[in-house]
Amino acid sequence: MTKRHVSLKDLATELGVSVSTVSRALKNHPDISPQLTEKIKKIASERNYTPNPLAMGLLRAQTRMIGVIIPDIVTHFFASAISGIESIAKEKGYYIVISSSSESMEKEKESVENLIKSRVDGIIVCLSQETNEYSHFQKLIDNEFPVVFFDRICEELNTPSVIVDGHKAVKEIIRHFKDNGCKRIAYISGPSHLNISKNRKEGYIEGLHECGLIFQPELLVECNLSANDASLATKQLLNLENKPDAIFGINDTIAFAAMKEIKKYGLKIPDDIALVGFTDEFHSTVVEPTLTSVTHPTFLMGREAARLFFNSFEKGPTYNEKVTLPTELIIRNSSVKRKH
Amino acid sequence: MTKRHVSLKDLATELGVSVSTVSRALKNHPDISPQLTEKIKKIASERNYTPNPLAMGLLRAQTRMIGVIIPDIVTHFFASAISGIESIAKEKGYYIVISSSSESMEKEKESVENLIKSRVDGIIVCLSQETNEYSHFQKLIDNEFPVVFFDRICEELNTPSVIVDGHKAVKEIIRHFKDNGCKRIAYISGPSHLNISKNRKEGYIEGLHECGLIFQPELLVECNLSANDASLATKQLLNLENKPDAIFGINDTIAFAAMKEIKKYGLKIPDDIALVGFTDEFHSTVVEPTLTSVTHPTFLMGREAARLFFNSFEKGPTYNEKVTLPTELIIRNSSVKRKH
DNA sequence: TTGAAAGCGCTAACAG
DNA sequence: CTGTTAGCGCTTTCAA
Repeated sequence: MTKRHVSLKDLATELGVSVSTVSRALKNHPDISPQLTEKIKKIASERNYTPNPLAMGLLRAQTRMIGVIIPDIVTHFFASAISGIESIAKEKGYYIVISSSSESMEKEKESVENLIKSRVDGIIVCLSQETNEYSHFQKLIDNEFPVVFFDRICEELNTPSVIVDGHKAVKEIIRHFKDNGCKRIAYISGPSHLNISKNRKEGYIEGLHECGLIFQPELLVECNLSANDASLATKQLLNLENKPDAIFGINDTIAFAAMKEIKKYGLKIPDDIALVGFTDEFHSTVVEPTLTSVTHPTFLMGREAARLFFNSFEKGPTYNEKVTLPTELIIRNSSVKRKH
Repeated sequence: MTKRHVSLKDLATELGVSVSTVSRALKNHPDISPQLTEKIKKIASERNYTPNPLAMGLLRAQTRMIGVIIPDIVTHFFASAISGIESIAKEKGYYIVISSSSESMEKEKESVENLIKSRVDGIIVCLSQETNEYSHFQKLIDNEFPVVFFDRICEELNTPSVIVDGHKAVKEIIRHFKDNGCKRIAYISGPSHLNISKNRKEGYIEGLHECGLIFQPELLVECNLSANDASLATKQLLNLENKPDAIFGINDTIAFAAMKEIKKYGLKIPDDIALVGFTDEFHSTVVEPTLTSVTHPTFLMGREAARLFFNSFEKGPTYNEKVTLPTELIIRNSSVKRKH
């Protein structure tokens, strides 16, 4: 491309005025005569002038770009959150730059570094499942660099965050299982250092308690959030002498994997084993039986995260709002037993 | 954040040398004495110096950012393609900026404009399903601005592109249906102006012909690629006096929707109606029956698109490689009739 | 009412 | 071997 963009200088020489005059005219500076302003604006639009963001960025020391670090982009939940972030970034005239951590803490650290190198104005992050050490974020926060967490957050860090009320959601699930006659309710959790695992586990235990059920350690298994590992975890549960009659997966991916495994064992869902997931992806309604799940307001979560981000710009480094979004249990066929 | 990044100037004053000396030392210019170079590098790394990409961008008139325009980000196929693009962009030290068209031509045009405004070095795009007019890309190509298409491409435009061999893939599907005793094979297509619709339709008609079946216009229905519209299209087929005994959906989303609808009608898959999709999303193996589908090398497609993009940098505006990727039919339960 | 000049961070001639 | 200067595109004092 020969001469890609026209600059103020181009316009200035064409009009025989100075660059500063053009600059001023374009932003309606009162000092410039209305006629000149008019004339300048006219040819600016004719020549498709658009300000060079690089130059502006240099000047203002900001890029109007937000770094977004997520475990991966192909999982519906993350994609949807990104979509939410993008929607409000767009309104504000910001761009987002996405960087996947691939669920690896090492790559997450790299992402942070690269994003900083590219001078993003701040970052919005959902932690990798491996992340159990937060110095790479602590450093930024200490430097008053805007950091917002969503979903998988670090609770100790003094920075805005958005989460979902997993505690309450799981209690609802347990109640629902109980209402359907389940007595041995298993929970396939994620890595125990993750806040989502912790919250949901608390909800699990408290829920059992409230339903007069006792917590059986062998019914709480952990997996690394991959479908494969979830299958293993499910097998472990199904090989129990005293099998569970209900399984709750920490997300829908886990629940889908569990579903496959249960079918492989020749057990019936929901009659032999009731099943509930979390996140409510589109496919919950396609699988057989349709999957009962907790709706996770994914898009909204992204929007909230972005909102907090822009707030932290305005309100400064002391700003530290924590948002908790509600969930809703959507009951489908996988958890409603016909006889009990 | 007080003083976010150190500059060459900072280092220069600290060391009592000039900026250019620092600049040169950092890139191992032979003119600078080894000792000085060593010393400069040492404190540069101590101070965490990283070059300011804005300044570099201004100078070189390039941002090292690639604009990526996709219909949406939550569909697995697009997310996966982005992932592929990102993987090779990263290798080259480029960032990608994603912009969704939401399947709207209007928004696609906006995306192009915004991306150009933000001075990306080129764009990689998968057309919105509405796009039937290409002036917004033509303009860029005329200006020798790098544009690469993937999957949903404009065949007339003289620019690199990556597609999948839909023609061949569909012929394989028809053959497979035939082998399973199907005689009335329906095809739920997308908007007819899309290249993917056209290719697959050709494959459909040719495939029927090769199998000694005749093309029945009522068995070819179009939908707008949404699950909703696909349900409608399916209904239309199921309401036919002479129902189809096989349905092929242009992608898995369509196939899933068709599956729901067929079940609702109380028909059995595959025995009453065999079903095949396209793209092979993860959930193909979770639905019941498991969905026969064509694997679409989504990640690879993104990588190829990115590769072509960088090629077009090196080889200049005449470069116009067209890549066609192979597919593979993965046979599962939705298409294998037990009796025929 | 308009222009000149400096500076954001960096590189690349051009001088010494 | 190292420093000076100009310039990428823009805004913003300071002068006129």
